[in-house]
Amino acid sequence: MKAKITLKDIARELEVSISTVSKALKNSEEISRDTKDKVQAFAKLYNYKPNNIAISLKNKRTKNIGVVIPDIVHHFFTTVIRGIEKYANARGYNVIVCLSEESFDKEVINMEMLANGSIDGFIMSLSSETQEKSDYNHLKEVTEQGIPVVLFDRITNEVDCDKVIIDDELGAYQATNKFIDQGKRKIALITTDDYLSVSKARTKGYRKALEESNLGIDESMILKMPSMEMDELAIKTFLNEKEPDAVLCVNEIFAVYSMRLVQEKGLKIPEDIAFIGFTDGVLSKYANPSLTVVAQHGEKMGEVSAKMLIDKVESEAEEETYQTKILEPTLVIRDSIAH
Amino acid sequence: MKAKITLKDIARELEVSISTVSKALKNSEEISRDTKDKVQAFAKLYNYKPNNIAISLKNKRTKNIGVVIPDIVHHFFTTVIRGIEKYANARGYNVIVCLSEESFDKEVINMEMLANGSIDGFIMSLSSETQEKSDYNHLKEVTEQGIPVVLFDRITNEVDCDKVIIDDELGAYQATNKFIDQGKRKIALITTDDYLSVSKARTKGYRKALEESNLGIDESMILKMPSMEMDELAIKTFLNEKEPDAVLCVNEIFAVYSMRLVQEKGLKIPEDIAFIGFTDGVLSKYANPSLTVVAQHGEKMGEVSAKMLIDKVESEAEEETYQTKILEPTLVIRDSIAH
DNA sequence: TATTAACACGAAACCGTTTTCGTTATATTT
DNA sequence: AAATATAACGAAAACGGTTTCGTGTTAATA
Repeated sequence: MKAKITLKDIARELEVSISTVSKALKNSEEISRDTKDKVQAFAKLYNYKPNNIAISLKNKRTKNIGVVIPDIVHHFFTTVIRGIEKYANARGYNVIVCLSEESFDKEVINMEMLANGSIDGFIMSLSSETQEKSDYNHLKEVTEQGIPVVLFDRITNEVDCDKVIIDDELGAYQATNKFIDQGKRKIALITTDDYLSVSKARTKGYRKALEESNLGIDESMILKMPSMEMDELAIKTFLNEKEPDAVLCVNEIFAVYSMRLVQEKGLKIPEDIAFIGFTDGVLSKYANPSLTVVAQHGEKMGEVSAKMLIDKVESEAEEETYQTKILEPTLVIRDSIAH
Repeated sequence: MKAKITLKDIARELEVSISTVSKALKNSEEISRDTKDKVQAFAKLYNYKPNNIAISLKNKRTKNIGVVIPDIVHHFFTTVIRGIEKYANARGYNVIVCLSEESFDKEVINMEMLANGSIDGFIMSLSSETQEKSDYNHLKEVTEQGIPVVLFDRITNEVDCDKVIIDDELGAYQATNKFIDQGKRKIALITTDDYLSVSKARTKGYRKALEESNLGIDESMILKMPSMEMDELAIKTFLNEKEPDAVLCVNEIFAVYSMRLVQEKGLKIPEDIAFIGFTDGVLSKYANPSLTVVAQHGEKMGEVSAKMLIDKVESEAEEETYQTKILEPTLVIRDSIAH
């Protein structure tokens, strides 16, 4: 086992000072060609690599970014991470992932852990519990310490920081209009409680489209689930009672499960009943029939978030200006609607 | 913006030395009750938290573990990460995730970046390119430096380190036997090239079951895809030509896609043709019909890997003994086979 | 020849902790 | 009263780098 070599080791071996070694390795003008050659050759031979921790301590920059998300076993978040990771890596940053598991306490603990020097900034999406409680003190504390934060997807207006979202309202609006254009009359919405910022926006878009049409809104055609968890019975009862001819779902699981239910009843998709979901994951692509979805472009979102964060981290200026980037959703047409 | 407070700040304010502050905060016996109270109160008031980086430098322990995996937009890896994250977090560790994207070079670069002090150990699953090249020098270098490594799922025997796998051979063997017991005669296998350790093991289990039966092996019933990527045409041609009455697939996407193909041809699942896949993801659960799979227990795998790694990191002893944990797969019975 | 500039390098501070090893009072023992 | 023990604290080294500011030597200039 050969341990890592340090500047001190090189200095001792070559009988020069540590500062000389450091400068020589940085090709400083101060050091003679001879000495530089000697030091660099030695360093290469013994595969010297500076210790990241020591550099972090000195520079007060870790080149790490903290990502705090509710869940990782979820296609959307997973694509966002990929986007963050790719972009961050290209700029020399590493990504520390922490899961809040939809818990407020875990979110707080994770942030506190990372905020003590481990990272240069946060990229996060709020846990449902946090959105439910509307308690954002942990975020405020962090920003007050001067640590940049970028919020994505599940955001709040109560914290001053950069934000990245997709236009969920527009996505739902377009999807609903698609149904209307295709002559659907009984358009249902399966969503979750409004405290989730995304569900709220999507419901708004759905309402807007219906209001603008001559159909109007039938409140009973909206099923609000208490959480993101599947409640199979609730969906079954709802579909049986309401008999919609089109269903917009705020995620793909609700949609795919619903599709199976109506197929078992002998209904034809999309003739008798059409479906559109949110999140363009594997499920939508390989469902039978394949599911039309409002794509959220998670990877793009991750990239944009990472860029915003790193730009802020590396900008010397202490601007107090924050921006909110709104990405356009796109409708990915598949076999669950007519086309 | 109130910046973080340091020991030095407290010392200056209270007119004591830094050492006294440090000891007081650790409730050292050396320090008088009075001083301790004063220091602790002050620290609490200003919300003092020690700087992780400084502690890491001092202790030569970062409390970070590096996870290097080929892909994150993949249900199995995602569950493994969750398992790692949960366990590691409970023991006070953070998880740095790096994606190799199946590329040898990225795997090497990521490891080198992290190996310079950023992490206490690695948990990783090899990229397909690495397994194809059989070049493990980057792993050997890291272990030689005394950094513990745990390999999971996609492993190699050429590196001395701890390993965690599921018994892929057994899983495939049991699945194939299930088909045989149910009277299936033309049992196909859709897999990938053998350089992927898992595919190799699964193929072995499939062969073993067939050899032990009176069916024997028909090499033409094995479709080897060059990579994990879907080749829709290859699968279509294969199924049309071979007309199997049972298909074992090394992942769920191959299986779900195949199911759709045969359904379009009017075949009944599972009566005419039955399917079993690997990886118990959302796709399997919500497919129509739902897919019977060999569950890989990714989360458990993550937990076990994290435990092995952290135990090694925290053990003072420099044992050179490595173990390989083999987890049992389980067959999750769903509607794609008779039951 | 005295002065100055350029060169090549080292000492030391610093980042924020921890920890060992003094050191100074005061209290206790003989 | 002298010796010793104890309590309470501080100085300084260490972790592994970077960087500022000397400093000594030689070469160029006046």
